[in-house]
Amino acid sequence: MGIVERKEREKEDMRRRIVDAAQHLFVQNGFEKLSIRAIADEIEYSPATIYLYFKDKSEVLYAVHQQAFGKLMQEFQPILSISDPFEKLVTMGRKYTTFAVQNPELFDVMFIITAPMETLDCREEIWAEGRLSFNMLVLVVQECINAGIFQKQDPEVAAMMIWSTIHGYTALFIRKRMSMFSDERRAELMHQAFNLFCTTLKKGL
Amino acid sequence: MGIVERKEREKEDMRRRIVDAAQHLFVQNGFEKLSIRAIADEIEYSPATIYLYFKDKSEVLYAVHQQAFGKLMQEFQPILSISDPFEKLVTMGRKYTTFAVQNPELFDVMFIITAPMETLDCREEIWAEGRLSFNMLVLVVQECINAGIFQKQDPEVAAMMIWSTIHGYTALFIRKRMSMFSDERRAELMHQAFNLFCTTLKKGL
DNA sequence: CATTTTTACTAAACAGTGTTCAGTATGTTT
DNA sequence: AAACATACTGAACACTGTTTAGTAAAAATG
Repeated sequence: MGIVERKEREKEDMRRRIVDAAQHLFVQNGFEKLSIRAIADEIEYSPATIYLYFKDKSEVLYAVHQQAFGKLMQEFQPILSISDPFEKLVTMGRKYTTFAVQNPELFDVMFIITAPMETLDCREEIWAEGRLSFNMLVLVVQECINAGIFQKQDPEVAAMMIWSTIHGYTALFIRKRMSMFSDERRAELMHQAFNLFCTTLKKGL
Repeated sequence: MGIVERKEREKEDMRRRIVDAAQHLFVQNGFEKLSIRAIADEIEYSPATIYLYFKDKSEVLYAVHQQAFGKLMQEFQPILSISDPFEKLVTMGRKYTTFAVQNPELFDVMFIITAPMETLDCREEIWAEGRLSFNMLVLVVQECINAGIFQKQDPEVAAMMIWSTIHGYTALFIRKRMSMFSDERRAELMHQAFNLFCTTLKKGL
Protein backbone atom coordinates (compact mmCIF):
# COMPACT_ATOMS: atom_id res chain seq x y z
CA MET A 1 0.00 0.00 0.00
CA GLY A 2 1.66 3.16 -1.27
CA ILE A 3 -0.86 5.44 0.45
CA VAL A 4 1.42 6.17 3.39
CA GLU A 5 4.25 7.01 0.98
CA ARG A 6 2.01 9.25 -1.10
CA LYS A 7 0.81 11.05 2.05
CA GLU A 8 4.42 11.47 3.08
CA ARG A 9 5.20 12.97 -0.33
CA GLU A 10 2.19 15.29 -0.12
CA LYS A 11 3.25 16.45 3.31
CA GLU A 12 6.74 17.15 2.03
CA ASP A 13 5.27 18.92 -1.00
CA MET A 14 3.19 21.22 1.15
CA ARG A 15 6.16 22.07 3.35
CA ARG A 16 8.14 22.96 0.25
CA ARG A 17 5.30 25.09 -1.10
CA ILE A 18 5.11 27.01 2.17
CA VAL A 19 8.85 27.59 2.31
CA ASP A 20 8.97 28.61 -1.36
CA ALA A 21 6.14 31.09 -0.85
CA ALA A 22 7.82 32.39 2.30
CA GLN A 23 11.16 32.87 0.55
CA HIS A 24 9.48 34.51 -2.42
CA LEU A 25 7.61 37.02 -0.24
CA PHE A 26 10.65 37.49 1.97
CA VAL A 27 12.98 38.33 -0.90
CA GLN A 28 10.37 40.57 -2.49
CA ASN A 29 9.09 42.51 0.52
CA GLY A 30 11.54 41.86 3.34
CA PHE A 31 11.23 40.60 6.88
CA GLU A 32 8.77 43.21 8.09
CA LYS A 33 6.16 42.39 5.46
CA LEU A 34 6.48 38.62 5.75
CA SER A 35 3.40 37.41 7.61
CA ILE A 36 1.81 34.01 8.06
CA ARG A 37 -1.32 35.44 6.51
CA ALA A 38 0.61 36.61 3.44
CA ILE A 39 2.16 33.16 3.01
CA ALA A 40 -1.29 31.58 3.41
CA ASP A 41 -2.68 33.91 0.74
CA GLU A 42 0.16 33.06 -1.63
CA ILE A 43 -0.40 29.31 -1.40
CA GLU A 44 -4.20 29.75 -1.25
CA TYR A 45 -4.68 28.05 2.11
CA SER A 46 -5.87 29.35 5.45
CA PRO A 47 -3.27 30.70 7.90
CA ALA A 48 -4.06 27.91 10.35
CA THR A 49 -2.88 25.32 7.80
CA ILE A 50 0.70 26.55 8.05
CA TYR A 51 0.71 25.56 11.71
CA LEU A 52 0.02 21.96 10.68
CA TYR A 53 3.39 21.91 8.92
CA PHE A 54 5.47 24.27 11.05
CA LYS A 55 5.54 24.85 14.80
CA ASP A 56 5.66 28.63 14.44
CA LYS A 57 6.89 31.46 12.23
CA SER A 58 10.48 31.01 13.43
CA GLU A 59 10.49 27.47 12.07
CA VAL A 60 9.36 28.72 8.67
CA LEU A 61 12.14 31.28 8.79
CA TYR A 62 14.61 28.58 9.71
CA ALA A 63 13.63 26.66 6.56
CA VAL A 64 14.14 29.82 4.49
CA HIS A 65 17.46 30.30 6.26
CA GLN A 66 18.51 26.76 5.24
CA GLN A 67 17.53 27.32 1.61
CA ALA A 68 19.45 30.60 1.59
CA PHE A 69 22.58 28.79 2.74
CA GLY A 70 22.11 26.43 -0.17
CA LYS A 71 22.13 29.40 -2.52
CA LEU A 72 25.27 30.90 -0.97
CA MET A 73 27.08 27.56 -1.09
CA GLN A 74 26.13 27.24 -4.75
CA GLU A 75 27.60 30.66 -5.47
CA PHE A 76 30.77 29.70 -3.60
CA GLN A 77 31.21 26.50 -5.65
CA PRO A 78 33.05 27.98 -8.68
CA ILE A 79 35.44 29.86 -6.38
CA LEU A 80 36.69 26.59 -4.90
CA SER A 81 38.44 25.73 -8.16
CA ILE A 82 40.77 28.74 -7.93
CA SER A 83 44.24 27.27 -7.54
CA ASP A 84 45.99 30.02 -5.56
CA PRO A 85 44.68 29.62 -1.98
CA PHE A 86 45.08 33.27 -1.04
CA GLU A 87 43.28 34.46 -4.14
CA LYS A 88 40.58 31.91 -3.31
CA LEU A 89 40.24 33.38 0.16
CA VAL A 90 40.03 36.95 -1.11
CA THR A 91 37.46 36.00 -3.75
CA MET A 92 35.35 34.24 -1.11
CA GLY A 93 35.44 37.38 1.01
CA ARG A 94 34.31 39.51 -1.88
CA LYS A 95 31.54 37.05 -2.70
CA TYR A 96 30.26 37.20 0.90
CA THR A 97 29.74 40.93 0.54
CA THR A 98 28.30 40.93 -2.98
CA PHE A 99 25.89 38.17 -1.96
CA ALA A 100 24.75 40.34 0.93
CA VAL A 101 24.31 43.38 -1.29
CA GLN A 102 22.45 41.44 -3.98
CA ASN A 103 20.31 39.45 -1.49
CA PRO A 104 20.02 41.67 1.57
CA GLU A 105 16.94 39.90 2.90
CA LEU A 106 18.57 36.47 2.60
CA PHE A 107 21.70 37.78 4.28
CA ASP A 108 19.46 39.08 7.06
CA VAL A 109 17.87 35.74 7.77
CA MET A 110 21.20 33.92 7.46
CA PHE A 111 23.39 36.08 9.68
CA ILE A 112 21.48 38.83 11.44
CA ILE A 113 17.87 38.06 12.38
CA THR A 114 17.57 36.12 15.64
CA ALA A 115 14.32 34.28 14.84
CA PRO A 116 15.73 31.30 12.92
CA MET A 117 18.34 30.63 15.63
CA GLU A 118 15.62 30.40 18.25
CA THR A 119 14.11 27.24 16.73
CA LEU A 120 17.62 25.83 16.59
CA ASP A 121 18.10 26.73 20.23
CA CYS A 122 14.95 25.02 21.45
CA ARG A 123 15.64 21.99 19.27
CA GLU A 124 19.10 21.79 20.85
CA GLU A 125 20.64 20.89 17.51
CA ILE A 126 23.99 21.96 16.12
CA TRP A 127 23.84 24.69 13.49
CA ALA A 128 24.62 22.46 10.50
CA GLU A 129 24.59 25.18 7.82
CA GLY A 130 26.91 27.37 9.86
CA ARG A 131 29.28 24.52 10.58
CA LEU A 132 29.42 23.54 6.89
CA SER A 133 30.16 27.03 5.61
CA PHE A 134 32.68 27.68 8.35
CA ASN A 135 34.46 24.42 7.49
CA MET A 136 34.70 25.63 3.91
CA LEU A 137 36.56 28.72 5.11
CA VAL A 138 38.75 26.72 7.49
CA LEU A 139 39.81 24.49 4.59
CA VAL A 140 40.95 27.45 2.51
CA VAL A 141 42.83 28.92 5.48
CA GLN A 142 44.53 25.54 5.96
CA GLU A 143 45.58 25.62 2.30
CA CYS A 144 47.10 29.07 2.87
CA ILE A 145 49.03 27.68 5.83
CA ASN A 146 50.19 24.65 3.81
CA ALA A 147 51.32 26.94 0.98
CA GLY A 148 53.37 28.95 3.46
CA ILE A 149 51.33 32.14 2.90
CA PHE A 150 50.17 32.08 6.52
CA GLN A 151 52.23 30.93 9.46
CA LYS A 152 51.56 27.59 11.14
CA GLN A 153 48.59 28.11 13.47
CA ASP A 154 45.09 26.93 14.41
CA PRO A 155 43.18 27.39 11.15
CA GLU A 156 39.86 27.74 12.99
CA VAL A 157 41.13 30.71 14.96
CA ALA A 158 42.42 32.38 11.80
CA ALA A 159 39.17 31.59 9.97
CA MET A 160 37.17 33.07 12.83
CA MET A 161 39.15 36.30 12.64
CA ILE A 162 38.77 36.54 8.88
CA TRP A 163 35.05 35.81 8.95
CA SER A 164 34.63 38.47 11.66
CA THR A 165 36.20 41.17 9.54
CA ILE A 166 34.31 40.33 6.36
CA HIS A 167 31.05 39.94 8.23
CA GLY A 168 31.51 43.09 10.27
CA TYR A 169 32.24 45.17 7.25
CA THR A 170 29.24 43.73 5.42
CA ALA A 171 26.81 43.93 8.35
CA LEU A 172 27.75 47.53 9.12
CA PHE A 173 27.05 48.45 5.52
CA ILE A 174 23.80 46.48 5.21
CA ARG A 175 22.48 47.95 8.45
CA LYS A 176 23.38 51.49 7.36
CA ARG A 177 26.00 52.06 10.05
CA MET A 178 28.30 53.83 7.60
CA SER A 179 25.86 56.65 6.97
CA MET A 180 28.21 59.14 8.57
CA PHE A 181 30.05 59.16 5.22
CA SER A 182 28.95 60.39 1.83
CA ASP A 183 28.10 57.71 -0.72
CA GLU A 184 31.41 58.16 -2.51
CA ARG A 185 33.53 58.26 0.62
CA ARG A 186 31.77 55.18 1.96
CA ALA A 187 32.41 53.18 -1.22
CA GLU A 188 36.04 54.32 -1.24
CA LEU A 189 36.48 53.52 2.44
CA MET A 190 35.00 50.04 2.11
CA HIS A 191 37.10 49.25 -0.91
CA GLN A 192 40.29 50.43 0.74
CA ALA A 193 39.53 48.78 4.07
CA PHE A 194 39.00 45.46 2.29
CA ASN A 195 42.29 45.80 0.45
CA LEU A 196 44.09 46.85 3.61
CA PHE A 197 42.78 43.77 5.37
CA CYS A 198 44.05 41.55 2.55
CA THR A 199 47.54 43.02 2.56
CA THR A 200 47.64 42.97 6.36
CA LEU A 201 46.73 39.28 6.32
CA LYS A 202 49.45 38.52 3.80
CA LYS A 203 52.03 40.40 5.82
CA GLY A 204 50.99 39.55 9.36
CA LEU A 205 49.24 36.20 9.51
CA MET B 1 5.94 86.07 30.56
CA GLY B 2 7.74 82.79 31.31
CA ILE B 3 4.81 80.70 30.17
CA VAL B 4 6.37 79.87 26.81
CA GLU B 5 9.59 78.83 28.54
CA ARG B 6 7.76 76.71 31.06
CA LYS B 7 5.79 75.02 28.27
CA GLU B 8 9.04 74.41 26.45
CA ARG B 9 10.48 72.83 29.59
CA GLU B 10 7.39 70.69 30.09
CA LYS B 11 7.55 69.53 26.48
CA GLU B 12 11.21 68.61 26.93
CA ASP B 13 10.36 66.86 30.20
CA MET B 14 7.69 64.74 28.59
CA ARG B 15 10.02 63.77 25.75
CA ARG B 16 12.61 62.70 28.31
CA ARG B 17 10.05 60.71 30.28
CA ILE B 18 8.98 58.87 27.14
CA VAL B 19 12.56 58.06 26.13
CA ASP B 20 13.44 56.98 29.66
CA ALA B 21 10.43 54.68 29.83
CA ALA B 22 11.27 53.33 26.37
CA GLN B 23 14.87 52.64 27.32
CA HIS B 24 13.84 51.05 30.58
CA LEU B 25 11.38 48.69 28.88
CA PHE B 26 13.79 48.09 26.04
CA VAL B 27 16.67 47.05 28.29
CA GLN B 28 14.35 44.96 30.42
CA ASN B 29 12.28 43.14 27.79
CA GLY B 30 14.07 43.67 24.49
CA PHE B 31 13.05 45.02 21.12
CA GLU B 32 10.21 42.57 20.49
CA LYS B 33 8.35 43.50 23.64
CA LEU B 34 8.81 47.25 23.32
CA SER B 35 5.46 48.65 22.21
CA ILE B 36 4.02 52.14 22.14
CA ARG B 37 1.24 50.88 24.39
CA ALA B 38 3.76 49.55 26.92
CA ILE B 39 5.55 52.91 26.98
CA ALA B 40 2.21 54.68 27.39
CA ASP B 41 1.32 52.40 30.31
CA GLU B 42 4.68 53.04 31.96
CA ILE B 43 4.30 56.84 31.88
CA GLU B 44 0.55 56.62 32.60
CA TYR B 45 -0.59 58.42 29.45
CA SER B 46 -2.58 57.23 26.48
CA PRO B 47 -0.69 55.75 23.50
CA ALA B 48 -1.84 58.64 21.30
CA THR B 49 0.05 61.11 23.50
CA ILE B 50 3.39 59.67 22.42
CA TYR B 51 2.60 60.71 18.86
CA LEU B 52 2.40 64.32 20.02
CA TYR B 53 6.07 64.16 20.97
CA PHE B 54 7.46 61.69 18.41
CA LYS B 55 6.63 61.17 14.74
CA ASP B 56 6.62 57.38 15.07
CA LYS B 57 8.13 54.45 16.92
CA SER B 58 11.37 54.71 14.92
CA GLU B 59 11.90 58.23 16.25
CA VAL B 60 11.51 57.00 19.83
CA LEU B 61 14.04 54.29 19.06
CA TYR B 62 16.38 56.86 17.59
CA ALA B 63 16.26 58.78 20.87
CA VAL B 64 17.06 55.58 22.78
CA HIS B 65 19.85 54.96 20.29
CA GLN B 66 21.29 58.40 21.04
CA GLN B 67 21.15 57.84 24.78
CA ALA B 68 22.84 54.47 24.38
CA PHE B 69 25.71 56.13 22.52
CA GLY B 70 26.07 58.50 25.43
CA LYS B 71 26.47 55.52 27.74
CA LEU B 72 29.06 53.85 25.51
CA MET B 73 31.05 57.09 25.19
CA GLN B 74 30.98 57.42 28.96
CA GLU B 75 32.41 53.92 29.34
CA PHE B 76 35.09 54.74 26.78
CA GLN B 77 36.19 57.87 28.65
CA PRO B 78 38.60 56.27 31.16
CA ILE B 79 40.27 54.29 28.37
CA LEU B 80 41.32 57.50 26.63
CA SER B 81 43.84 58.23 29.38
CA ILE B 82 45.89 55.10 28.63
CA SER B 83 49.21 56.40 27.41
CA ASP B 84 50.31 53.57 25.11
CA PRO B 85 48.22 54.07 21.95
CA PHE B 86 48.20 50.41 20.93
CA GLU B 87 47.11 49.29 24.38
CA LYS B 88 44.43 51.98 24.19
CA LEU B 89 43.20 50.56 20.90
CA VAL B 90 43.09 47.00 22.20
CA THR B 91 41.27 48.06 25.36
CA MET B 92 38.72 49.96 23.29
CA GLY B 93 38.12 46.84 21.22
CA ARG B 94 37.59 44.75 24.31
CA LYS B 95 35.21 47.35 25.74
CA TYR B 96 33.12 47.31 22.54
CA THR B 97 32.48 43.60 23.04
CA THR B 98 31.91 43.66 26.79
CA PHE B 99 29.49 46.56 26.35
CA ALA B 100 27.57 44.48 23.81
CA VAL B 101 27.50 41.45 26.10
CA GLN B 102 26.42 43.47 29.12
CA ASN B 103 23.88 45.59 27.20
CA PRO B 104 22.77 43.40 24.31
CA GLU B 105 19.57 45.38 23.71
CA LEU B 106 21.41 48.70 23.61
CA PHE B 107 23.99 47.23 21.25
CA ASP B 108 21.09 46.08 19.08
CA VAL B 109 19.57 49.51 18.74
CA MET B 110 22.98 51.15 18.26
CA PHE B 111 24.47 48.90 15.61
CA ILE B 112 22.06 46.26 14.35
CA ILE B 113 18.38 47.24 14.27
CA THR B 114 17.44 49.21 11.16
CA ALA B 115 14.59 51.23 12.70
CA PRO B 116 16.58 54.13 14.21
CA MET B 117 18.50 54.65 10.97
CA GLU B 118 15.27 55.09 9.05
CA THR B 119 14.34 58.30 10.87
CA LEU B 120 17.85 59.51 10.19
CA ASP B 121 17.42 58.63 6.54
CA CYS B 122 14.20 60.55 6.08
CA ARG B 123 15.53 63.50 8.06
CA GLU B 124 18.52 63.49 5.70
CA GLU B 125 20.84 64.29 8.57
CA ILE B 126 24.36 63.01 9.14
CA TRP B 127 24.67 60.26 11.74
CA ALA B 128 26.25 62.40 14.46
CA GLU B 129 26.68 59.66 17.08
CA GLY B 130 28.33 57.38 14.58
CA ARG B 131 30.61 60.10 13.30
CA LEU B 132 31.68 61.04 16.82
CA SER B 133 32.50 57.50 17.92
CA PHE B 134 34.27 56.75 14.67
CA ASN B 135 36.37 59.89 15.07
CA MET B 136 37.38 58.64 18.50
CA LEU B 137 38.74 55.47 16.93
CA VAL B 138 40.43 57.36 14.08
CA LEU B 139 42.25 59.50 16.64
CA VAL B 140 43.68 56.47 18.41
CA VAL B 141 44.72 54.92 15.11
CA GLN B 142 46.45 58.21 14.23
CA GLU B 143 48.31 58.04 17.53
CA CYS B 144 49.47 54.53 16.64
CA ILE B 145 50.73 55.83 13.31
CA ASN B 146 52.49 58.74 14.97
CA ALA B 147 54.10 56.38 17.48
CA GLY B 148 55.41 54.26 14.60
CA ILE B 149 53.38 51.20 15.63
CA PHE B 150 51.41 51.36 12.39
CA GLN B 151 52.81 52.41 9.03
CA LYS B 152 51.95 55.78 7.52
CA GLN B 153 48.48 55.44 5.98
CA ASP B 154 44.95 56.83 5.87
CA PRO B 155 43.81 56.46 9.51
CA GLU B 156 40.14 56.31 8.48
CA VAL B 157 40.76 53.29 6.29
CA ALA B 158 42.64 51.52 9.07
CA ALA B 159 39.97 52.49 11.61
CA MET B 160 37.27 51.14 9.30
CA MET B 161 39.07 47.81 9.04
CA ILE B 162 39.56 47.57 12.79
CA TRP B 163 35.97 48.50 13.57
CA SER B 164 34.77 45.88 11.06
CA THR B 165 36.64 43.08 12.76
CA ILE B 166 35.60 44.00 16.28
CA HIS B 167 32.02 44.60 15.24
CA GLY B 168 31.81 41.44 13.15
CA TYR B 169 33.10 39.29 15.95
CA THR B 170 30.70 40.89 18.42
CA ALA B 171 27.64 40.86 16.13
CA LEU B 172 28.15 37.20 15.19
CA PHE B 173 28.28 36.30 18.87
CA ILE B 174 25.30 38.44 19.90
CA ARG B 175 23.17 37.08 17.07
CA LYS B 176 24.10 33.49 17.94
CA ARG B 177 25.99 32.77 14.73
CA MET B 178 28.69 30.87 16.58
CA SER B 179 26.30 28.19 17.79
CA MET B 180 28.08 25.57 15.71
CA PHE B 181 30.64 25.45 18.52
CA SER B 182 30.29 24.26 22.09
CA ASP B 183 30.22 26.97 24.74
CA GLU B 184 33.84 26.33 25.73
CA ARG B 185 35.17 26.11 22.18
CA ARG B 186 33.30 29.30 21.27
CA ALA B 187 34.78 31.23 24.19
CA GLU B 188 38.25 29.91 23.38
CA LEU B 189 37.87 30.70 19.68
CA MET B 190 36.70 34.26 20.34
CA HIS B 191 39.48 34.92 22.78
CA GLN B 192 42.15 33.55 20.45
CA ALA B 193 40.71 35.27 17.36
CA PHE B 194 40.81 38.60 19.20
CA ASN B 195 44.42 38.06 20.23
CA LEU B 196 45.36 36.93 16.74
CA PHE B 197 43.86 40.11 15.33
CA CYS B 198 45.86 42.24 17.74
CA THR B 199 49.18 40.56 16.92
CA THR B 200 48.38 40.64 13.20
CA LEU B 201 47.73 44.37 13.44
CA LYS B 202 50.99 44.96 15.23
CA LYS B 203 52.92 42.97 12.67
CA GLY B 204 51.14 43.86 9.49
CA LEU B 205 49.63 47.34 9.74
C1' DC C 1 -14.29 89.27 34.48
C1' DA C 2 -16.17 86.82 30.28
C1' DT C 3 -15.22 85.07 25.97
C1' DT C 4 -12.52 83.20 22.47
C1' DT C 5 -8.61 80.62 21.10
C1' DT C 6 -5.01 77.47 21.80
C1' DT C 7 -3.01 73.53 23.93
C1' DA C 8 -2.84 68.86 25.88
C1' DC C 9 -4.79 64.90 25.99
C1' DT C 10 -7.63 60.61 25.16
C1' DA C 11 -11.29 57.01 23.66
C1' DA C 12 -12.17 54.60 19.96
C1' DA C 13 -11.38 52.85 15.77
C1' DC C 14 -8.65 50.85 11.66
C1' DA C 15 -5.90 47.62 9.77
C1' DG C 16 -2.69 44.66 10.70
C1' DT C 17 0.03 40.72 13.47
C1' DG C 18 0.98 35.41 15.48
C1' DT C 19 -1.45 31.76 17.23
C1' DT C 20 -5.17 28.49 18.92
C1' DC C 21 -9.20 25.70 18.71
C1' DA C 22 -13.67 23.88 17.78
C1' DG C 23 -15.89 22.20 13.97
C1' DT C 24 -16.31 20.11 9.25
C1' DA C 25 -15.66 17.57 5.28
C1' DT C 26 -13.08 14.25 2.97
C1' DG C 27 -10.24 9.99 2.68
C1' DT C 28 -9.11 5.50 4.67
C1' DT C 29 -9.85 1.43 7.21
C1' DT C 30 -12.57 -1.95 9.28
C1' DA D 1 -22.13 0.87 5.84
C1' DA D 2 -20.01 2.43 10.05
C1' DA D 3 -15.99 3.92 12.40
C1' DC D 4 -12.09 6.33 12.45
C1' DA D 5 -8.30 9.35 10.91
C1' DT D 6 -6.63 13.12 8.27
C1' DA D 7 -6.63 17.76 6.31
C1' DC D 8 -8.33 21.90 6.54
C1' DT D 9 -10.75 26.28 7.96
C1' DG D 10 -13.62 30.24 10.29
C1' DA D 11 -13.56 32.62 13.98
C1' DA D 12 -11.71 34.15 17.85
C1' DC D 13 -7.95 36.00 21.25
C1' DA D 14 -4.66 39.08 22.46
C1' DC D 15 -1.69 41.75 20.63
C1' DT D 16 0.64 45.57 17.37
C1' DG D 17 1.41 50.88 15.20
C1' DT D 18 -1.13 54.73 13.99
C1' DT D 19 -5.01 58.19 13.08
C1' DT D 20 -8.86 60.97 14.16
C1' DA D 21 -12.63 63.17 16.27
C1' DG D 22 -13.81 65.05 20.40
C1' DT D 23 -13.03 67.09 25.21
C1' DA D 24 -11.46 69.62 29.03
C1' DA D 25 -8.31 72.72 30.77
C1' DA D 26 -5.15 76.57 30.17
C1' DA D 27 -3.89 80.92 28.07
C1' DA D 28 -4.81 85.00 25.52
C1' DT D 29 -7.83 88.53 24.28
C1' DG D 30 -11.59 91.97 24.54
